[in-house]
Amino acid sequence: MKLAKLSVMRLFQYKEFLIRAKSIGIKNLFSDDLAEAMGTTSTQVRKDFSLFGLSGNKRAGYKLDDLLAQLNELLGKNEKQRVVIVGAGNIGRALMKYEGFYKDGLEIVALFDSDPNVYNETATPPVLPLEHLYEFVNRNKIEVGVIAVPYHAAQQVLDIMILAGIKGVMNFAPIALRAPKDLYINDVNLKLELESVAYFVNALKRDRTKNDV
Amino acid sequence: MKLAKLSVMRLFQYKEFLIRAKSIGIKNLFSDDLAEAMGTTSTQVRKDFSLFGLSGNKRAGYKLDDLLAQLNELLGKNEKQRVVIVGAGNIGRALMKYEGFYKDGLEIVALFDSDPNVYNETATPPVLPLEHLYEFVNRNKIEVGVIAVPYHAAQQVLDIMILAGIKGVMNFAPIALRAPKDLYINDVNLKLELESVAYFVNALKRDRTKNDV
DNA sequence: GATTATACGTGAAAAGATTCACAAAAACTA
DNA sequence: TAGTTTTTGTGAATCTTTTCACGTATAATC
Ligand SMILES: NC(=O)c1ccc[n+]([C@@H]2O[C@H](COP(=O)([O-])OP(=O)(O)OC[C@H]3O[C@@H](n4cnc5c(N)ncnc54)[C@H](O)[C@@H]3O)[C@@H](O)[C@H]2O)c1
Ligand SMILES: NC(=O)c1ccc[n+]([C@@H]2O[C@H](COP(=O)([O-])OP(=O)(O)OC[C@H]3O[C@@H](n4cnc5c(N)ncnc54)[C@H](O)[C@@H]3O)[C@@H](O)[C@H]2O)c1
Repeated sequence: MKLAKLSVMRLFQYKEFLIRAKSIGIKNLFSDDLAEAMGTTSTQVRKDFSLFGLSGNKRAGYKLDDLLAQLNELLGKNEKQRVVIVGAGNIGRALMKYEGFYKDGLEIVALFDSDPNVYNETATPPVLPLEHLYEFVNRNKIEVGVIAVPYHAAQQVLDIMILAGIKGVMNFAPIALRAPKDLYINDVNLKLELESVAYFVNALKRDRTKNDV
Repeated sequence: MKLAKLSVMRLFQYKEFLIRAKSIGIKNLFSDDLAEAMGTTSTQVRKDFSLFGLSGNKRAGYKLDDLLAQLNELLGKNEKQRVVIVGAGNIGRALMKYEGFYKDGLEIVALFDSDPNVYNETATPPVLPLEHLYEFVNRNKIEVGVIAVPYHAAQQVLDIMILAGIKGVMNFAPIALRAPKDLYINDVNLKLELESVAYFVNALKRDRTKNDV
């Protein structure tokens, strides 16, 4: 199966928009409406749907409930996905406290850290010693993990995760992790994202100045 | 000038790696070394360099100091880039507390929020009332902003930012913002990133099961 | 100094993603 | 019911990014 990463990402966004639209009573919509809301084009929307076999009704567009049902089917979000976070620092805690995950099937079940000062075994989710990571993941058959530790600790954390049975990782540490290729790694480098904004602001400014001359 | 977003992002990463390499005493390296460290290929590295006119020495690779100097020139990181964050919640505070920005020229100069409970005008950086956003940005000629407010507040915050002179935004709110096209927007949707990990884990599992049969 | 081995630099090819262009289905109109 | 309008669905074309393939410069070796 082709992965079509970008299309999948957009499908999740369409779904999110549909849920909002549904909550304000909308029953039917067109690819144009989706495109408008998402900042893309109606062609893109239909192409994404086409790639995954999602269909609507010519001339009448899409019935919101049908489309949402098809998306839920495809994105498999009727089951909960349990997630562990390693690193209960700034990022780890920000994710932990975020309310928006649960309703979309993502449940942070535990955090792990190497610093005893942050342990909190009775909280929900609990913050546990790193030493428990392997056993916890293995016993609870967790498949998705988040790495939110400093870069020099990231590879060792990943190695434990892999041994324990993790199959996909969101990695915040700014380092290229080594892993077998059946592990899915999604690197999220926030400094890079911010730096690139700064870069393009300057690049565009240079451009503009040049054109003015 | 062509933007080549992905290449630019990688250039920042090369630079980060070079800084680390320098700190452990490395003086020369090959495109292979960079590729290895970054999880890419040497061809990709050289192509990126080629696109931006960075060059090394045939047979002898790159002199670290030279390459770093060329990168610094190109990425313009000899000047500080001042940044404001709107929304002093989970994400806003996580960014604020991150130590890694400063040394790469990113300085969080202030946060803004609409909730009086989080104001702290004497901290560094200060957390100020949203009402001060326009004046602060305008007076200090800030060009880069971060949106870390709930999605329903994001557009209104952006509108103020634009009026005040912001030219580039990193946006954490899960919504497509409307903006003139000379504004550079970098959407970072953390839920989406995590959801997609969960999706690909399941998709790959389905694949594997299918192939086993 | 001539030869050889190695790693760069870059056009050309391939792969991947987006946009175009239009046939066809469905709904509306009269 | 026939004709018209609107919007979908999708191959083909285009644009972007990555990978290939190889000529070339240069350090090392003899
Ligand atoms: N906070 C940000 O805005 C930001 C921005 C860019 C990148 N990052 C990256 O994200 C990652 C996390 O950043 P942060 O700001 O949350 O860091 P942090 O220092 O606040 O938290 C890191 C946590 O990891 C724990 N830890 C350290 N070694 C560990 C180990 N071996 N096993 C388990 N836990 C361990 C620490 O005790 C700490 O609680 C870092 O790699 C950082 O470079 C963060
Ligand atoms: N925390 C996460 O892990 C996470 C994950 C995915 C997406 N996000 C998104 O990132 C954004 C921020 O998330 P968060 O968890 O930090 O939220 P949060 O609720 O912790 O913080 C939001 C802050 O924005 C402030 N605020 C609200 N309206 C405002 C306004 N009009 N002007 C200025 N400030 C205002 C609130 O007072 C609060 O301090 C949200 O859009 C959220 O959907 C966060």
